[in-house]
Amino acid sequence: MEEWMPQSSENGPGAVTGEQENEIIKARRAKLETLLASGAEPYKSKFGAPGGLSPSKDLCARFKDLENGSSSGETASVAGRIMAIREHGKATFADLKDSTGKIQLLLRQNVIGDEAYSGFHEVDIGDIVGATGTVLRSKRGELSISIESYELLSKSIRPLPEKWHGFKDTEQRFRQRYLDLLMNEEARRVLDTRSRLISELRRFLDERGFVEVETPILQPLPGGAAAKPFKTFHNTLGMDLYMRIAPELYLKRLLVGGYDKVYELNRNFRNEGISTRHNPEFTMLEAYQAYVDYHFLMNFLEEMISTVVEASAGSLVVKFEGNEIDFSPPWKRLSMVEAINRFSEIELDYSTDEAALRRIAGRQELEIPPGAGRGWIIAGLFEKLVEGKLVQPAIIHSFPEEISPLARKDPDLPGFTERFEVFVGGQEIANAFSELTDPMDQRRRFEVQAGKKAAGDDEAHPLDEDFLTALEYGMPPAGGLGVGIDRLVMLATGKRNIKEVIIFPHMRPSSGRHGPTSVE
RNA sequence: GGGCCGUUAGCUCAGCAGGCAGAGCAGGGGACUCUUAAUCCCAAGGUCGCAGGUUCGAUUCCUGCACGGCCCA
Repeated sequence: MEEWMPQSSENGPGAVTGEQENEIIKARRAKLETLLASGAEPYKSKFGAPGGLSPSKDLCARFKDLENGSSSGETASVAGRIMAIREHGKATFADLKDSTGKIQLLLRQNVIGDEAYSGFHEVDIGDIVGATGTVLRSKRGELSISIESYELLSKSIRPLPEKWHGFKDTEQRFRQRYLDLLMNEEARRVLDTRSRLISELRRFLDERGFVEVETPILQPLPGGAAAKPFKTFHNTLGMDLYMRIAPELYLKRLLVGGYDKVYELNRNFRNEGISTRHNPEFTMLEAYQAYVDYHFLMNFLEEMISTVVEASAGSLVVKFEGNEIDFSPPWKRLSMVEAINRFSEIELDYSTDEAALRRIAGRQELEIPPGAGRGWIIAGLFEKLVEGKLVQPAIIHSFPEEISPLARKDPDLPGFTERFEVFVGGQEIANAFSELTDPMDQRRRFEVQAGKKAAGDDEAHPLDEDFLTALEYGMPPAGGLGVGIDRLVMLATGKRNIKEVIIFPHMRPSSGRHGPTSVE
């Protein structure tokens, strides 16, 4: 274990001794010393509840008809964190929070005896305690356990944030997510929604015969998307490796290998800035099905996304940035060129030539990188003029070939592909296309990308010879899709900052007084 | 990347036209056997994000930096 600890652990969160301690921590350490001196173990290995543990939520449900001021006569054991203590001389109330909710503990001197009663004085807010007693309802109507015995299971030596105003500092909530989860029900709600959404996705796919697979995160060539990778190094092999930016090319190799329906819930890594919409690692779903094309995937995605949103958010209609978004299918479907014509002042058709496009782009103050052609400009105009206006779910299809090096060409629309994306709340949340299975065409596309790379585009797709070899053995026709899970969870929970939906979002090392994550 | 805002006690926040830093909660001592933001009494708690500058004197004014939030690209 030790070898995994960072070098700076001496000054990290664990090293309370090394820090300038405030008064509260000193007082708690003193209590800890008192406990140790009396032979008590302040960090127990388990809680052996005689009849097993009762989750607080279950107790509340079971005894919901118990009358005020009356005892059930039944014994129960609970375990959790003490969140509040109210002393009343020879009686003390405490709130205990477990993973399902809260329940009140009632300690009375005449019930548990003088020694145990005064011993509870050593218990602080934040301590983890196990307790056994009789279930009753207090005169004021609070379901409580009249404690006959209790055990300190884990001593807390840091003060919890304040009970009433709570823990609000956004930065601190992300840096110390465990406190956020403890103090803010909303944090728990968001992350529970995320869990439910992901398990519903799995269920949806599993029910339809998809096989979940795991493909390499460390890749010799970072392909499947246009993005800058993280680079690392394998010591024994003596070679550079990249953290994957997408699993796409590996999943397609599995189609060559005879799988018909595969998916991966994959963490991707992109070496880009951090913002309210970007975390360097983020979660996607990629799924591939043989013998279907992008028309099939449009219906499939409508059904899948509306199903998991409804199951996790509890409704097909969600509130997001002041809008009500309705995920009920069918969704609006437009080609990218149609969308530009519909949502902006400009008029294009599928064959507008590059010179005309450049003039339009110039009027829209769209900066065109060197080497960009018609397709890039059309997509650039779409992003700038249309994307943000697509609040209700919309399918935008027929993407330019130039920006779609892995998608099958649309035989009826030269220069365009059988690719679409789903936009909701002004953001892209899914991308899908009929896969390019022709190895000769794929090689030409890679070569075009290599040209862009040589011209200085460091997000151009690398030429993957091993992938081409796989295609040369023959890949079945297939449709593939990718869904941005973090963004979908943002929509399902109404959060506008991606950090809210990622349990431990990436943060710069803190400076100054902000918390135990500071570095030297 | 640009603009605006924030950073003061463990937490939530006041304050300072430049002169020894304030509250509530949490924590410590005491009273109280049905409270739930319990109540009451007493005492304590600070690198005012960091570094410079102006000044007799800066937490306050100025500049830079760090971290975060919101908006824009």
